[in-house]
Amino acid sequence: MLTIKNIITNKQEVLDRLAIRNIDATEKVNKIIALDDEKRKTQKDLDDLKSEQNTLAKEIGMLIKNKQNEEAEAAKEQTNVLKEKTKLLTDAYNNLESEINAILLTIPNTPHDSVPRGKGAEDNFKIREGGEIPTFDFTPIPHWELAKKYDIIDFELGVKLTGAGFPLYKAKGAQLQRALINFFLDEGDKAGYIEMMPPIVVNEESGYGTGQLPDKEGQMYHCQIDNFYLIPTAEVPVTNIYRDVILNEEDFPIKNMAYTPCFRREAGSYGKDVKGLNRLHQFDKVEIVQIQHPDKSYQTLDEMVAHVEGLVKKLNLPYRIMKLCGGDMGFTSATTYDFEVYSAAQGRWLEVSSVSNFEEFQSNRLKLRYKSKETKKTQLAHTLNGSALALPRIVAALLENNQTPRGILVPECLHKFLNFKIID
RNA sequence: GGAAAGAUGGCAGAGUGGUCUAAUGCGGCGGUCUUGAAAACCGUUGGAGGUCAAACUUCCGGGGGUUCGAAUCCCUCUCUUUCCGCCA
Repeated sequence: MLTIKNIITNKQEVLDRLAIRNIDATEKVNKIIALDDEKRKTQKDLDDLKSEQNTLAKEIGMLIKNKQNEEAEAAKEQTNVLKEKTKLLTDAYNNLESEINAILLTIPNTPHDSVPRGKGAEDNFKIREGGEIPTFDFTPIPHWELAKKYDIIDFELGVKLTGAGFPLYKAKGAQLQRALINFFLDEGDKAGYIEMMPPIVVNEESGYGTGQLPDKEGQMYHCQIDNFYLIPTAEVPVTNIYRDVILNEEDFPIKNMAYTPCFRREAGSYGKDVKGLNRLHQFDKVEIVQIQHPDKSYQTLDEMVAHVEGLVKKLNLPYRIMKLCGGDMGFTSATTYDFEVYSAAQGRWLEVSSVSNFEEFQSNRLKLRYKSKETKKTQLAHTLNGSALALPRIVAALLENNQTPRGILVPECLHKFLNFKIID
C-alpha cells in the first residue's frame, strides 16, 4: 500500500498518478490526510497522558518505599482518572488508525510517469515484437488436440483425479515440462539469480505481505484446518523471505528465483480462456524476484524484461511485449510489461509473463527496508518480479507452432535436457 | 498424537513486580596510539511514532488480563527444542 508520508508530502502527484488508472482519489486522499492529522493529535495527547502516568507510578513507588502509605493511596486515586482518559484516547486512536488503513487498502499503487493512460487491454502499448508467426500448408491443430493425438497431456484423467484445470502430463509431455523448468532455471542461474525451493504452502502473514490477502482471498486454495494457503505464484514465498527485514545498501540487488507449482482457483473464468492449457488451476512457473535500491529499480526492470525476452527468443516463439496501460495494470504494480506469445492454431496471443516494478508498494506492507548510507535512516526498498516463465501457455504455443505432419519439433534450446527432438 | 522445557536487543546470555530508557560478553561503528595494520584502551550501538531539533510515547514471540506500576504474575494463541509414539 501507499505510505501516508507519500500521500501527504506529494498529494498532487499521487492524485495525478492515480488518474492514469482513471481513478479520482481526491476524496479518499483528503480523508486520509484529515484522519492522519487527527491521529497525530490524539497520539500527542495520549503520549502526554502516558507520560504523566509513568511519572505518577514512579512517585508511588517512592512513597511506598518511604512508607508514606497515605500519600501513596491518594496518588493511586489520581491515576484512576488518567486511566479512564487513556482508555478513551486509546480507543479513538485505534479507530482512527484502522479507518486510515481501511481506506489505504483500497488505493492502488501509483503508476509510473511513463505508463500510458487507457481503459483496458486494447490501450496497452506495444513496445517490441519478435520471432515469426509460422505458416502452414495444412490447417494447424489446437494444442489440446495435439496433446491427445500424441498422448502427452491427459485432461480427462486430470478431471478424474482432481477436476477441470488439473491436467496430467504423460511421457514426452511430462519430460517436456521438466526440460522447460530446467531450461528456465539454467538461464536464470546464468543471469545471476539464486535458485530457491520454497514451501508452496504459506501462512496468513505471507499472504498479507505480498498483498494476496485480503483482496484476493477467494483466488487462493485455503487449507482451513491449518489456515495455510497454496501459493498462486512463487512471488509469495520468495518475496516474503524479506518480510520485516532491514537490508544494507551493499545487499542490493537481491536476485532470487524459484520454480514452483502455482495454484489458482480462477473463480469466474469460462469459455475459450479455459480451454486446454490456456488457464489452469495448477501450473508450473519459474519466477524471478529482485529487491533493489529505489534509484535503480527501473534499470532493473529493463534488465528483467531483457531476460524474459531472451527466453522467448531462444524458444523461437513469436512474441510481443506490451506495456500495460493504467486501466489494465494490477493493483499493486507501478509499471508492468506483459509478454505474449502467438499460438498459431488458436490464432491468439497468450500472456506468458508479467514483469512488474512494485516500487515501495509491497515493501510498505512487508516492512522491507534498507539502511540508507546517506541519510542513515531506514527506507523502503523496491520489489520487482516477473515470470520467467509460466509453462502451460508456452507449451500450448510450442505444440501449435511447431507441429508438422511428422510430429512436433522441440526447440533446440531444450535438446540438451531431452533424449528426443520430436514428439511423435 | 502424548509429555516436558523454552521464546529477551545483530548474536550469545542475565534479569522473576518499582531508576529495566534491559546487566555482561561477542560483533558493528567512531576515536586514541601506529608509517600502516593488529593488540590495547576510550566512546558509541536497534525498530516504530513524534519534533526544526528535543522532550515524550511505544516495542522483551502474538493477543488479552491483574496492578498505581509488568520482561517479570495470570489467561490464551503461535512457534522452537528435547523425549516418547507413528512414519516417507
